[in-house]
Amino acid sequence: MKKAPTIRDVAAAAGVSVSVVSRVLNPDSGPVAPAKREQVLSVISDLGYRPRAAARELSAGHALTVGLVVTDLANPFFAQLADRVVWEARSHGVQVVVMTTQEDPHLEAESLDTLLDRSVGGVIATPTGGNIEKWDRLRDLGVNVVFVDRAIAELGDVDVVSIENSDSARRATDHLIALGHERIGLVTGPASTSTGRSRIGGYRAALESASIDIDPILVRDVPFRGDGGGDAVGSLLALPEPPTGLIVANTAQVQSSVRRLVQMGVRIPDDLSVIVFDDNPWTELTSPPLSVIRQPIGMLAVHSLELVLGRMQGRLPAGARTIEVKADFVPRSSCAAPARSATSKSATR
Amino acid sequence: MKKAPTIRDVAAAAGVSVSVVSRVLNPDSGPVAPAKREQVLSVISDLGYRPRAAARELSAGHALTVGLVVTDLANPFFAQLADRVVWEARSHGVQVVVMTTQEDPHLEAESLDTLLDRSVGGVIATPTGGNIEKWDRLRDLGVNVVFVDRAIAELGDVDVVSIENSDSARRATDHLIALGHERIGLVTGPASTSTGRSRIGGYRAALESASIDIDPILVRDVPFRGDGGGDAVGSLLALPEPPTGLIVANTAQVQSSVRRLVQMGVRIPDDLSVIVFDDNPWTELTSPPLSVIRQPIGMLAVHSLELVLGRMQGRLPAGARTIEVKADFVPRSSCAAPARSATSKSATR
DNA sequence: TTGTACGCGTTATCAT
DNA sequence: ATGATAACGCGTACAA
Repeated sequence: MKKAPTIRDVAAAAGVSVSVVSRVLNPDSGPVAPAKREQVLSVISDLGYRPRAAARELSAGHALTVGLVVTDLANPFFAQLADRVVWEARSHGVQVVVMTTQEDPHLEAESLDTLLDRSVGGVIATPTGGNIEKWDRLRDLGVNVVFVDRAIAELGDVDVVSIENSDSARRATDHLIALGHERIGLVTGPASTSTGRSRIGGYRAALESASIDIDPILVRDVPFRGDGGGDAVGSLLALPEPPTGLIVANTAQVQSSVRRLVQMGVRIPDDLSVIVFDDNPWTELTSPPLSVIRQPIGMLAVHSLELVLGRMQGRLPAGARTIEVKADFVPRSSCAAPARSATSKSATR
Repeated sequence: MKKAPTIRDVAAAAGVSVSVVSRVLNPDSGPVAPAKREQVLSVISDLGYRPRAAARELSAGHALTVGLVVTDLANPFFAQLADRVVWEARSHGVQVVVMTTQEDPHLEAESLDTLLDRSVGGVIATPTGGNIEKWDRLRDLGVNVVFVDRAIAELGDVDVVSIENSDSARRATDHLIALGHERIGLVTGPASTSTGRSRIGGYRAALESASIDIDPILVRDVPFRGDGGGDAVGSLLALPEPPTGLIVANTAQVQSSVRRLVQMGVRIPDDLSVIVFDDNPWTELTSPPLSVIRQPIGMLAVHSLELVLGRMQGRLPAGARTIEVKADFVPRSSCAAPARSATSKSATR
């Protein structure tokens, strides 16, 4: 087991001082005679020398690393987000340390501490909603924070990247309304999150525009973890007046919701029209293929990283930025006009 | 923007020397008077002091970090693997730096260099197959390497964790044979990988045991990236004598394969019996639900991390270890006896 | 039991 | 244009 060469080894082998080697490595830090530069470079590649990140960080005070804090990577949404963040980051020469919270503020707090220890230059996170003061402290210590997918109301002046939640939910609802649905179920994330609230808002706005009464019992905000989606779907369909249309707007609950529909033998779209918020390609492999609101995860990742890196390099004006990217509605075969018998009000017609 | 307190600040505030603080932090490194210990701890929590990882690493020579090198996180197999690795690692106080290779040896090489710079204590990787000398150098520099899911023949003396590839493929094949299938298509990973070879081996072994002739044209080894799966399926079904059963044993190709089947309107299991190697829950949401070989990804992750950490702490005997975990066969509704008209040999019966 | 002083590898400052 | 040297923050022999 050899020992990796240090900058001193290079300097010695090249017959120069460490300063010269350092300047060769960081061109902007000072001049080097072309001759020596070549010589040093040659020795570097000869010895296979590489600067140790730890030493750099110690000296610089911060690392060329960003933390990515998400619920868990088993959720395709976060998996794809992570994939793009890692990929995008690499092209900028920065590494990504991934941490998962399971939506538990306590684990989140731990993660933040750890990232602080590592002096990461920035953090991209889907916050649980807790740890307000911790997030503040992090920012106060010079760590650039970007929230993705969700925001925290109590925390102002933070960059946020998300999809147009309200608009997306509204478009999905509009689509069902246009088909003639009046009782539309909504399964979404906790109302304690900005995302959940916005989507409920979009849903209500669509119904109001169509002068359809809003029945609160049709709106179910379920936790991100667990399979509350399936249960919500079950209880919605067990209603005296069940919905004829369903929107699953919590990506973490799509699988359990669809599974429940399959188990119950619900015929789609005959018994129920369905639209889900999508991050997974399999939505077109079911029968029928599901109409989806497609989230542009790549865009979320790119913008998030753009913001963190921009801040890290100080090439961004002060003041929080909020970026909302548009989500596409992809119509497939899971939506149709409601069965007349199910539409109570027009049953007499 | 404040500055984080250092060990010196703590020492000063507590009226002791830095070494006392250090010993409080690392209990095994020396004795501390109970009184002072309490005092120091109180100051630490007061100031919110946390040791800087960079300084530790620099001094220790290696970081409490492991690198995870996989193809990409968009593949549910790797996403779940990463999820478990990150989770498992956290409980041991180690962080995970994720890097993706897109199956490109060049990108892999870059990743290894980067991980080397970071002095990671270990690397868990699904190797592309190239960079033999680079892997060797890494190990030579004291980085503990564990290959997961695949091995590299040219690289001996490396820990490997994988599923029982040969056995799994054999069981899937046996299942179809038992149903009466004689022409069974196999879509698997590149024959240049240990995984691909083993699965082909299991497939052949099953056929040989049943005295069924092996038709090489039924075996398609396709790259991990891209959607070669769909094309392979298309060409298999376009054969003069198409298979009546199909095994998709390359998880990266399952989606494109199934998509193609759906597009072609193939009736499962009437026209074709299908078994896929599974990492995604949606395989039971298709119609019919697919019979799968379920890979115990959690076990792969746990064992991999166990090995790396064990080596890092030097509490593992020398000598490479190979761990194979059993995969379950989960029968669902995508397999049936072949249609008699399709079975050429018994058509006369 | 406690404190001092040095090393870890790099960058930045300041002479030369 | 180059070189010596002092940080950066922590661990740790070694001395007291």
